[in-house]
Amino acid sequence: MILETRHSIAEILSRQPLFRGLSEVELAQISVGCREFRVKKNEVLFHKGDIPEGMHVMVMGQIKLALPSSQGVEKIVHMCGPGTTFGEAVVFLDKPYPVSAQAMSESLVLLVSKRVMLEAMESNHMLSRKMLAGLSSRLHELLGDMESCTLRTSMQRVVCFLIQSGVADETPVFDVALQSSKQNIASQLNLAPETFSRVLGHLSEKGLIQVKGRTITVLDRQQLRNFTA
Amino acid sequence: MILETRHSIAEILSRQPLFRGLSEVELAQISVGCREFRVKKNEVLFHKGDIPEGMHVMVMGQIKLALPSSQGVEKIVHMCGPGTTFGEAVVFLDKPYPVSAQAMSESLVLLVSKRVMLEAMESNHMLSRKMLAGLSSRLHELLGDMESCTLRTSMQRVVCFLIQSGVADETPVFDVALQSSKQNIASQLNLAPETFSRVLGHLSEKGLIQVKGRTITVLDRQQLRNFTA
DNA sequence: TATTTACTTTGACAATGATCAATTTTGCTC
DNA sequence: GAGCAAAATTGATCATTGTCAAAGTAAATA
Repeated sequence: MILETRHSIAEILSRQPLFRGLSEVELAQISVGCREFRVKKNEVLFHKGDIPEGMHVMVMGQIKLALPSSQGVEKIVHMCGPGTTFGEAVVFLDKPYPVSAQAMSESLVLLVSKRVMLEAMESNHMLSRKMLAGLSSRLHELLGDMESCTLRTSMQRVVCFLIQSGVADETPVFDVALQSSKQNIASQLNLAPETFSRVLGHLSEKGLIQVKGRTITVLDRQQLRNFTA
Repeated sequence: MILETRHSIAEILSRQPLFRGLSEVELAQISVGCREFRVKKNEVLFHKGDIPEGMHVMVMGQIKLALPSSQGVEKIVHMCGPGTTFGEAVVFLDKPYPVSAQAMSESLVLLVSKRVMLEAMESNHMLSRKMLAGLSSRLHELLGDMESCTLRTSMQRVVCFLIQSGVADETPVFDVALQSSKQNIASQLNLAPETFSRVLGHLSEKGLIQVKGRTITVLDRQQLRNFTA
């Protein structure tokens, strides 16, 4: 029974980008240090300040990482989706979680113990490389968010968000499907929900976008980009 | 002559925390991939958007990492001091620099090429571990800054800054020696210099601190911590 | 030491974006 | 599909913080 479970965990791991390419032995060793968490919508996986046991691998669902504040407000720093990891940094630091994690939908998460991760990286340099690349990406992403929060107006932040959310090519018209509620997006952009709504309204009035529920259609990419007033 | 230089570079490297404990052979190999930069005060080492060649090691001086904005304003994200590294992330990503680097004082910096760093890490797992720890620390630090910028008022930011800059123990009275100009500190706290000045003025009025040039004396740690209005 | 330049402080004012409150819309459960 | 709860919108108001301008202070350079 337990073997069965471990086996399936190893199989799940093998399908995660981070662990792809590992040998069966390595996967088996890592799976021994795994715990499976099935969390329901709105359930909290850990709070800011909790003592971390390891790194998390998202198998299914959606989890938000947020900074809580005294008055119940919170700032969402990252949304985690399937195939990604979070809490990598705590493996290498002896510090409490700097953020809280809460499920936005029913999710399946694996917790890989610090020790097992460290051992696996010691014997497999490719894994180290991937962890380094992952941390580096998060760092750059966070710097981008910092830039957004500190140097841009609410309008500029929304415009940037829409442009970046679109396909990479230069088609002038494209759809942006919001992957969560508008209040969540607003929090990520460090805006009050009301402000986000108003900015979208303003852009609609100008004929630059069209909002229909959680789908925003950008009508003119170039004009939108040049629009900051 | 060149050998002499390489030799001295290897020696310099051996004194940097990141490379401490490496063998002479390893140090020699890394030093081959190093370039030495002596930059004068205010000189720009690289701009945001430049193509990175490797990671930087600060041997001497002080360098600021900042996000430039269109109107000449900038947001300082980090101050680098001797014995630290910066630009680690670019070794693992094929992306331009997300920040600019400018010397605040005459500085000596080593640039270690990506390739050499990657090779060194492949053969020395301890180096990988240190890089992972370094990136993790930066990530946590940046999250802390994010928290500051998004969830705290100007007053709270300054108070936090003073508390964190002080010695770790609980002595009620302590000095904070600003390691750079007040406008720089203000930029790091995401405040206009004028606002920073006013907040310090307000705290002085209340008898919680005493400002004398670049030295701020905290007169009552506990009272300062509890002061948010 | 003189002189210029950069930094800091102070005041008056403006504006961006938050908050509060009320309404409408959407989505979910039974 | 009815009823309820959560989310989104809209309007009015307010507070915090940034901007501009001027004066004062410190520091760097000749």
